[in-house]
Amino acid sequence: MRLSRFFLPILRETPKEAEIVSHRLMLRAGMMRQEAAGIYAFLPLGLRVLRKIEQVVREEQNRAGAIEMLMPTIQSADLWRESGRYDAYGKEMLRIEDRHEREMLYGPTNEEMITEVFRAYCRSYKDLPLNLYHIQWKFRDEVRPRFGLMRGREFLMKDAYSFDVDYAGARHAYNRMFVAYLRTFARLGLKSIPMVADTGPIGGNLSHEFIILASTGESEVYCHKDYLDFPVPDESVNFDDVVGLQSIVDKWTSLYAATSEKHEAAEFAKLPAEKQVSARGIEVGHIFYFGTKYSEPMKAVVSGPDGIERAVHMGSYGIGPSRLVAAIIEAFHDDAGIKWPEPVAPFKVAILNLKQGDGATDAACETLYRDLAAKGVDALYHDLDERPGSKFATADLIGVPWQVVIGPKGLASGTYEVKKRADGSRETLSPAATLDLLSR
RNA sequence: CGGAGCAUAGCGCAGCCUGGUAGCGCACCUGCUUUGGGAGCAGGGGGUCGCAGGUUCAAAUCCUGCUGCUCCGACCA
Repeated sequence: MRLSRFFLPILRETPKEAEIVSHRLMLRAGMMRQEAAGIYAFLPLGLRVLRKIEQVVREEQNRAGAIEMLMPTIQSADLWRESGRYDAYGKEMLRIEDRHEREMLYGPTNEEMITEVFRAYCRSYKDLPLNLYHIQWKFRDEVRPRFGLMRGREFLMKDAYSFDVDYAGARHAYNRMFVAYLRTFARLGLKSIPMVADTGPIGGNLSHEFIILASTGESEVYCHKDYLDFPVPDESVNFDDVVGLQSIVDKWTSLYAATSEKHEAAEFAKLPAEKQVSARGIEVGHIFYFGTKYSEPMKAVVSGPDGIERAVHMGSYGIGPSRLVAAIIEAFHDDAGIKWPEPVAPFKVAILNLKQGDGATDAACETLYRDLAAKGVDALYHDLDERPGSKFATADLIGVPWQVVIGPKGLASGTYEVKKRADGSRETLSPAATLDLLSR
């Protein structure tokens, strides 16, 4: 992408409403724009990151055996009356009325709807196990939206729902998602720690929050230090291996880890002092097993081998891709701007032409840009007539992992300077070596 | 929902107390000079001062009401 043909409204100063670093940087880097309290438009740069995150989430859900579908944002109130949550959910739910004065709502979650879909088609234990998910916008009318995307009212959520014939099956479904989450966050460059969680208004009795540590985190969390170095299962993990998955989950739940709601100071105090981690955390995923809480009232039942109908055991599993955009920035930034982990970066490379209009530099940039494109490398070519300092600042701000600096000075010796945004290290490389390094 | 603020050009702000030509920096446009860490000079464009009432010869400024947004708290994926 040529910057001259892209839409990247960089702000040099920070809008005053932005308090936390991810919010500030997203506004400054031209990633999003606030349209109302807690409601944001994604601008092109922000959307690129959101899509990358979404794709990683999708791939890992699919790998774990979940099947993607797409449910609507608007739901009928009747569905929620069946589960009893229409009244229970309170003012967080945005209630709307259509032209026929039917009561509708903008979905804050989809347990009711997915249960309705399930019961319409599935009658036999032979239809199980089943895990359906979608990635869709949700709305929760928070009393006080804040921190930009971190705590918006409208947010993108991946929510998966599992259906099993009994607890054992549901437990395995839960473990699949547990492991899928470990892998998902690791691929996004994050160290996530599963913590025993409060089940909240959704209910149930088996639940973990996946937390990443960040000094700006919303809640206080406590865990054993060893979690930070636990190995994450690689892609060879067999999601059908019941015993194998259980052992991974057992390992990842063997040590102390809890959010403040579930924190037990006495237990925590038993850890050796040097193993006690007390930090701020950001919740980026949440998984629940809630049994027959919805299947019973909504009559989602299947016949077992014995011919007897039983309500299915369910679980739900959420990840907030839009929140992750902010969470990743909280984890990876410095004073100059964002430092995207490569898997979610909006572009892999930024080409900085230090002397736009100069025949030799223009030609070198064009060649590199074309060669990278030919290798399938997504590059942003800064081809505007700006001064070098301004181009450096922009590149640092938007956080592209690699910067290739091309100017008369280097070209005199036939070289480019390649800077790695993550650690600021620089190398002077030949064009061929540059291409080789960046197309790996 | 309790408490506290803010609202003046795209962004950051001054002006308000003490009513009288709407300003500054950045950004934007034109020209020239510049070009390895947010350039310099010169010229220029852009505003129903959040909205609605009221007071006054005169309101960004004083008064009343409303709306939007932010922060702290309670709540929360």
